[in-house]
Amino acid sequence: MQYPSPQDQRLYHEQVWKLVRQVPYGKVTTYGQLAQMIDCPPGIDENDYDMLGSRWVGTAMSACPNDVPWHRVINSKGKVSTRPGAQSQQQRLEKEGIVFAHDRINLTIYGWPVEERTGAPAQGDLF
DNA sequence: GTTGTGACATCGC
DNA sequence: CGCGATGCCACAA
Repeated sequence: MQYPSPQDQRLYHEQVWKLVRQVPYGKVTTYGQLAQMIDCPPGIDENDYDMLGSRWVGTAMSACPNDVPWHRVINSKGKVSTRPGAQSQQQRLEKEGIVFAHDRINLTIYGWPVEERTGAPAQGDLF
């Protein structure tokens, strides 16, 4: 993907939303995953993007349309975001069949995409 | 135009 | 395992 014009700033957000929309029912993804999946915008070092990309994703989610299943996006800790209404978010996820273990989601099972993920975060003694 | 927040991830202690 | 500090962009007032 390339970024032809400055409007990419908006496109970046749209890309995030697109990816979130692609998340299948009963699956969840993390901000870090999304940040890695999306190519870093022009004029930005991948190094920095790797660190801060997740933030932009969060910023993008702050303005996510209603048709975006934002509740399927969680943080690396396997927990719902610190955003207001997180409680409701967990409820929605459980409603979709996702099981919370100790207020945490087992990304090994519900993680998306299903690709191999080296060093699953926050798994530890979960399983 | 400037200032202040923010729905994150990672490392150190 | 929890808390604090760091990195940076986008957006609203």
